Amino acid sequence: MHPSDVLSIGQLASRTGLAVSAIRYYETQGLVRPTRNDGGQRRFRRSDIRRLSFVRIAQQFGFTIEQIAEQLQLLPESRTPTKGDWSKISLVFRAELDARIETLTKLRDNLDGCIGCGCLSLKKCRLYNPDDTARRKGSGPRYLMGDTPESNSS
Amino acid sequence: MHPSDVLSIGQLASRTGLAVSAIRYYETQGLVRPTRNDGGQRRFRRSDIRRLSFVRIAQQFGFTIEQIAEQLQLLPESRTPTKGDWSKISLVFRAELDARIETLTKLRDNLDGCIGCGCLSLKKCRLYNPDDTARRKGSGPRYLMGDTPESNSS
DNA sequence: GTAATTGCTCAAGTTAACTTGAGGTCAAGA
DNA sequence: TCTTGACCTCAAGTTAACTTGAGCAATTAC
Repeated sequence: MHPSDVLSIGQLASRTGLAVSAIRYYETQGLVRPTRNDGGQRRFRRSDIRRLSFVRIAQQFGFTIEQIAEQLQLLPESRTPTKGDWSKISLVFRAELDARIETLTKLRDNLDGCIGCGCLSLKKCRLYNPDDTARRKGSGPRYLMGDTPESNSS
Repeated sequence: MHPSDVLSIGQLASRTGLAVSAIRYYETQGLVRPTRNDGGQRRFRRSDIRRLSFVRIAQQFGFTIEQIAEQLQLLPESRTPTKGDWSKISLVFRAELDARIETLTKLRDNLDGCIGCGCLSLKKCRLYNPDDTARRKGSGPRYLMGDTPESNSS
């Protein structure tokens, strides 16, 4: 076989389940930094499979490419990441995740108090924009549950 | 004051915290169906405040406009929704939510087994695309954790 | 009654995360 | 060697969920 310590973009694609075009895009975003061979074609390291798998998982959780890129900064560029490197980064990741799940759960429980219970007393609702679920920045409104204390509708 | 059983788009905007342009957009998506006055301006019902508040909350949870629209179909168009109407719809909503939280939690725990534990044995990982977190349809790859059984890297 | 505010429509712009296409190059096998 | 198939670049298209702007009409406030 070929020097199996490097992968072509097509091989990496089939190993990760990503589209070739997606991997090229990720390169522009700094998620991977392949080298080039003499013909100018990309050559990836085996450890890039893991890198991109991490990207896939993080996306499942609603992280943006930018956030994922930040996390990946924690991995060493020069050498192949070790167990310890991955453990460190996944701790950060896991903490974020826990926070996210907790927020989601809290929101759900609050919702029960607002609409779920049937009382519909929106005035009691204190669900103010937690702003940490997967929302775009720069868009979307500021508060939740429009009823303000002064208004007494039904 | 004015006939306070109807609201202009601006009033609705300040009551919900949404931008006027967002409300107009929601109308095009069928989330609200205001009437028009003689001058052609939109007139909303008070109950639309609640409708849009629901939209806001559902978005926080990562539901798409389309999914939210489906939920809102369950509300009666002709009359003002009652407690019972809202309770019914929020039950559906809540079930979806619970499922979502559960998936998220499972994913997290699985992740611990894959990367979090430090063993990095991706071959053992069975995190296959659950596809029910907030992903776009029509994009994104098919599987997770590229390592297939036949490959024995690291 | 008139100015300032609010509203209206419609087209085009925005962001994220990619995909698609055009036009051309590289590599591997028969 | 020659022919596929895999790659390359760069520009433009795509989707969701809105926003912005232009140009104009209706309301409201004084």
